[in-house]
Amino acid sequence: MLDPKKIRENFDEINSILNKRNFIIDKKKFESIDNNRKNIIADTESLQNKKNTISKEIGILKSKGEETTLQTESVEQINLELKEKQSLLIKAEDEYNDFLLNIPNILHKSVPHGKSDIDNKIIKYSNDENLEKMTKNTFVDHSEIGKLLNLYDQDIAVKMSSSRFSLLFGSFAQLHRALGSFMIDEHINNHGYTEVNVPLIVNSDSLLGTGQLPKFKDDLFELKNKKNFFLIPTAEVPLTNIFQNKIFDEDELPTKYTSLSYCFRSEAGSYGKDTKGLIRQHQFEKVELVNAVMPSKSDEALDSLLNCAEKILQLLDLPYRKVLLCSGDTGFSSYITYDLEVWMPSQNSYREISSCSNFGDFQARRLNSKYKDKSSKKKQFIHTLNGSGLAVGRTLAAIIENYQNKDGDIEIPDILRPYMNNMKLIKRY
RNA sequence: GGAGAGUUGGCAGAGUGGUCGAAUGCGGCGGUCUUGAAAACCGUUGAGCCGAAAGGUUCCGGGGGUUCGAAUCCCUCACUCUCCGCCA
Repeated sequence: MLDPKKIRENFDEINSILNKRNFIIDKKKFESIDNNRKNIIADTESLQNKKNTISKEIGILKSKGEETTLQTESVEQINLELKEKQSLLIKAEDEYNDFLLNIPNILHKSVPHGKSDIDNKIIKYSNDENLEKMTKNTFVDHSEIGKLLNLYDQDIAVKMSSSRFSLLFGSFAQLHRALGSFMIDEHINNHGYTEVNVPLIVNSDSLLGTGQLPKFKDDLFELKNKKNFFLIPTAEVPLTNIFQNKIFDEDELPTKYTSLSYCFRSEAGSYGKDTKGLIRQHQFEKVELVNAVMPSKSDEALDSLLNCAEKILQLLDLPYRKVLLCSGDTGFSSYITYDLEVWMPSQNSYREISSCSNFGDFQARRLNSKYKDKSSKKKQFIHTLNGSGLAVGRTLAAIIENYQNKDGDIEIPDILRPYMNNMKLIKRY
């Protein structure tokens, strides 16, 4: 949520930033909603003031044993008016909140202007040499290799569940599990993260706090039997909600959490895309990194977060590139987002494997997460960040494809061997 | 699943219909004293919203009700604790 005060005071500036992401605040509508709310608050409060004053008077009169009929009647009259005003106020507040909750975040000044992913700015490539070497091989899609090796199956999953689910068997399942452990270990051992095991079901308030609701309900799985329950689309939601309604001391910041969790996404609107393999599943595992930081530190925190995610790709020696998302491709809640994209030989393209964002105070405002400033002693909103470090299913796919040798065997990356009983190869036969 | 007890400010803990945003203690902050610190003493110390300010208003787990007036009474939901049962 943006600061309503800032919208009032710097309307044109904010609106022109939002225009870059193809969003326009209707100025007249905002002003009317804003003023309407203020007026009704003023009216309601003055009625309440009258009511309180007279009620106190009644208390005093009664203690003296004096007559109070006149006062009682006048409060009764006020109560009638008040009731009317209060129902108007509820409506006005709802309208106000709804309006604000549907405005996306402003953008960092370095976010490039653009409509869609084609306008994203490529920051760097990991190593072109490696890519060249890899592309000489004959590549088979990871799901094809998997089927060939009897380690991957989509057909059974469709029968027991639906499309966009799959099963991993044997070494694939083990490698998948190894990847999750390896990533988490890297973050907790070398980057100062605290591991958290989180609920996979959250309520709507949490999703409102991180920004998935109210706008993106269709992307979520909502539980039918119990009201107000949703499967998490990412561990960002539970991890960031650790900070809800919290006031940090300065020395508690930064707080850095990581979690290996399942994620559930409905993938509404992606029909026909990535129907094969592990790229786009309803259920997948992801290692998530979340930071709560002082506002002045969020730019550097994003760099450090990105480095943590990149480090995983480097340790796995996977070819990747780093991309700065353009205004039109940057997510609703994000202030600035970098994606890491891994090379997928079968698709002859780079695919997103991590997305790292600085949210500024956008989420903190929704979550009511503050810190107490030591010098000014004031409570201010913190900044929140998150990133994938990495998406486990996609990493598995990338390894299967990039580490396939000419015989069709899959080499296990050195760093994962300790997690795989020192297995070196997943053999074709 | 059954029976009972709770939920009050950073924490502990009073308050059972009127001047209570809330006693008291601890903690925090500021000061006196001290070479410095501790102790002692004095003062101060919740948050949101409206307002330029003065000030007003709301908040005692959430929601609703009774009343001129609710932290206090009633209903309801959530959570916590104790006992019993069941269970990974």
